[in-house]
This record gives sequence, structure tokens and C-alpha cells, in this order.
Amino acid sequence: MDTTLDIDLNTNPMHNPIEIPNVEYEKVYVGESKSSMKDEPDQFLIQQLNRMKSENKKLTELLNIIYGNYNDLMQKYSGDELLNSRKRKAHYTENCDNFVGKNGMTCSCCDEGTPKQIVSNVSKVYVRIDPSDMSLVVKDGYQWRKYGQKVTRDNPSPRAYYKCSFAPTCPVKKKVQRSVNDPSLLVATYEGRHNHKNPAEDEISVELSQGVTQISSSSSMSISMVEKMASTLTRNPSFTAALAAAITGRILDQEIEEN
DNA sequence: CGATTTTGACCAGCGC
DNA sequence: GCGCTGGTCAAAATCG
Repeated sequence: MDTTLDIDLNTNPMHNPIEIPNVEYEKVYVGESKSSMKDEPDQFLIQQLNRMKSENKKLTELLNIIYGNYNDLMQKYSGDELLNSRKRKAHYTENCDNFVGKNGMTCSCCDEGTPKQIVSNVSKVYVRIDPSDMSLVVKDGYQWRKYGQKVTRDNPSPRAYYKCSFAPTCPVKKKVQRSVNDPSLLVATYEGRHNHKNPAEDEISVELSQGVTQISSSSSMSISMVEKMASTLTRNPSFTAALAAAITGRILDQEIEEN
């Protein structure tokens, strides 16, 4: 059974059932004259900031909804293979699973069915890949160094072991292996949390700031430019990966707070 | 030439 | 204690 859920990273906020103040958005970009924008660049930036805050709030709400849906889903799948205990006693408790589709992703975590001593920074990410693709590579925005590969007993496909390239400063490790049931699904298990920024996120924030600078300095800007930016970002695998990482990080933070 | 990957050896936990 | 297994190490090979 395919448990992968897809979220379309579309550029149209109204696609989302949660309403985002798009009217205001259009007013800012289309309705205002060039001169007024030139006269009040600060006000324009403040409006931009407020709009982004508003969208951020909506995204947070959406995330909470996804979170709730995930809990429902995990209750149904409490006996699922994903939660099977390892033969070897684990020194951690899995507390977050993430699902990443090829064209989008959803994420949630905090399995209520797992033992209660929780809190470790272990998460799973599922990546849909081309079945003919034999590489065990999960593009998550971080740089990894492979330090081992093993064939495990319960899965004919090899498991690859990676450490963060920033090791030993950054203690994060990940294991990547094809799903035993679905060879087109890569299962990446992350252990620990990065103590540095995601290089891809840095890249994206640079792109974004450049874009905003370009918009605010342009007298002939249009919504198409914004759409183009959004399109560029959503087509960028690093962006979607970084988004997944950011969401995972947020959820883990929430989990730690709750415990 | 430095960084990364490959791969066999080694180590430790677990069940019997 | 022994064998099985997952995880890690480290030298050699490969890559850019």
C-alpha cells in the first residue's frame, strides 16, 4: 500500500483550502502605480513583510492540520513495518516519519503509538525515485559522506550509511535503503540534528533576497515575476528538500517542547 | 591532489 | 561461548 501523500507546492495560494489574502497581494503588485511605489519603497516592503507573515501563519496552520492527519494515519498503521522494532536494542525512539513525494511532500510526526520515553532526533524520510535508478541518494540539501554499505537480512537491497560532511562538528548520520515492498521508494533514516544551516536553505534565502531586492527596485514589476520566482523555487529539488528539512526541524522542535 | 566512494575487516549487541 | 547481524573503520580506489 502506498502511504505516500503528496502536497502540491503550487504557486497559487488559493489552491489551498485555507484562504490566503491574495486580493491584497494583487493590489500591491498590480493595482498600484509606479510612482506611488517609488515614493514609498519602505511602505511597500512593510506590506511585503506583513503579507509574508500572514502566509507564514497560514502555512503553520496547514502544518498543524497535516500533523493531525498524520496522527490519524499512524493509528491506522500502528502495526506497520515502518514501526517494527529492530532486533538490536535501539538507543533511540523513532519519533518522526516524513513522506516526500516526487512532486511534493507532506510531513508529520510524533507517533502516539510508540513507547513513551521518546525524544531523540530520529526521523524517516520516504523519497519516491525512478525504480531504474540504482543510486541510494536522497537529495535533502545537506552534504553527506558515505562511510559504509551493507546488505541487511530483511532487505535484499543494500543499506548505505552516511555522515554529515561537517562531521565531527555535526553528529548527524543517515541510512538510506530501498523499501522492501516498494523498490521505487527510498527510506532515509536520519539520526541527530544538524548544528549548522542547510546549505540549500542558504542558497534559497540568497535567491529570495535577490528576488525581493529586484522587485523592490524595479519600477515595472509584475505578478508574473513573482510567479516566475515561485516556479523556479518549486522546480528546484534543493528547495523542496530544504522545505522538507525545515518542516522536519520544526516538528522535532515541537516534539522536544512537548516533552 | 584533496575529497569522496568502495569494500573487506573488525567490533559490539543479542539470542541461543 | 558462539554465531548472527548491524554498524563503523580505514586503506585502497576513484573522481573532479
